[in-house]
Amino acid sequence: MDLPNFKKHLIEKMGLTTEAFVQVERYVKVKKVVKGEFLLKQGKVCKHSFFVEQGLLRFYALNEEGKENILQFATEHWIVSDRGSVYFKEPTTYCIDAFEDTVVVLLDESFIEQVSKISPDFRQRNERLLQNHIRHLYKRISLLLGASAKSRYLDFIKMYPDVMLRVPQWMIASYLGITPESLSRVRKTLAEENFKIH
Amino acid sequence: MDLPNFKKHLIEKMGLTTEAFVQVERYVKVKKVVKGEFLLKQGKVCKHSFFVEQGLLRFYALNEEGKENILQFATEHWIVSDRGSVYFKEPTTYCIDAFEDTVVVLLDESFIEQVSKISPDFRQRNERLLQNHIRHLYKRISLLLGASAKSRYLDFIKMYPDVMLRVPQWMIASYLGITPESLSRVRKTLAEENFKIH
DNA sequence: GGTACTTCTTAACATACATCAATGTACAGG
DNA sequence: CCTGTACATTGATGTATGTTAAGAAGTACC
Repeated sequence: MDLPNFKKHLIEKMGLTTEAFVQVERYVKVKKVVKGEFLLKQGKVCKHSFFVEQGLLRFYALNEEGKENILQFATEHWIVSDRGSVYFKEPTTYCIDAFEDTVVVLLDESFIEQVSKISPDFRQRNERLLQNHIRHLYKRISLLLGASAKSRYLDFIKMYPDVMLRVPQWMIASYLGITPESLSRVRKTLAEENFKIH
Repeated sequence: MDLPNFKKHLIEKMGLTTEAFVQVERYVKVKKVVKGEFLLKQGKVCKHSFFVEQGLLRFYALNEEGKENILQFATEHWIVSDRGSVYFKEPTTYCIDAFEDTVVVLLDESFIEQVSKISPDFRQRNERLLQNHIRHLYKRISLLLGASAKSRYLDFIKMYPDVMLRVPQWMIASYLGITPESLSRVRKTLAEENFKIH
């Protein structure tokens, strides 16, 4: 099983040498999931972080009425997980499933530990990734607190143009916290505005 | 300057020995801010994380119309920062100011590094804190995506009863992403419901 | 090629929440 | 004591978004 994206991530982004990567590659497990298959269901304890080698996952919560709220899409190079569940061994309240046939690399709880032994500054780089992740989450919260559906949508397509092309509109609506019908209206007004400008 | 809360945090939560704490205490700087004073303004690069020894800070974004959206309150034992700005040396888009006269411990970028040298498993514990923080942020996002103002308010007073008693209602409204008027009405309906039950 | 299924759009109507404006209440400073 | 200021409440009205329902367009399968 070839893992070009995982390799690229560890070498270019996390500073591993090629030799270090070979060691890591021997250590990790790979899993294939087909479209619709679950990697995590609410109530289970999350055992891994999932690095997306190829494909597209979604990470979502179910509210009281069973409606899905998409917290995160994950395409190639993304890592997704309920880290709290992994670290604290608590049942998760989230679900992760595949929206495309997907290949994931399974990173267990001791992954960071293990790689740090091989590549000393891995831990620090990982910490940076976490900080960056937190920053993104704050940005998302501030948009949810203070921006209209329209500007949240514009932000989304700017941030995740690839995702926009790969998932249906109703999933984007779920990510934005609105209904598919509302998103359809938002898109209509945007189209009309552009028409007027040109 | 005595720092009982900082001491408690590092020893009980982060596993430092008393001797290790003494070393750390020598290393950090302490700052006092009066009510209304800023620790961070948008456009500046954030240089520190702020541990709240005593007092109450708020961390907020300003949207296009200049409306404040409170991302986080920080009371005793909390750490608040635009970590992204610290790590990537980018100007922040957030503000932090004091809502009470506050004593903060300034933690600079190398703080984790330094303490890790003194106390070996500090890094790992810190990572756990970050994971936990991320989990809280996801929970907040899922509430903003899928829960009504009323249930977000109920969640807030359950999670942060201390904050509720120390800040005005309009700030809680800002944290919840609604107007003060709406929060007032939410409270009214809650009061009426309780009246009916008993 | 027809049938079923999913997605997107549109329209009519409903509702949660925002906005604007007025009033009430507490409290601080002169 | 009066007065100003900050905060909370309330009411009337507006608006963004939700709900329900129908139809259109695309695609998958028999």
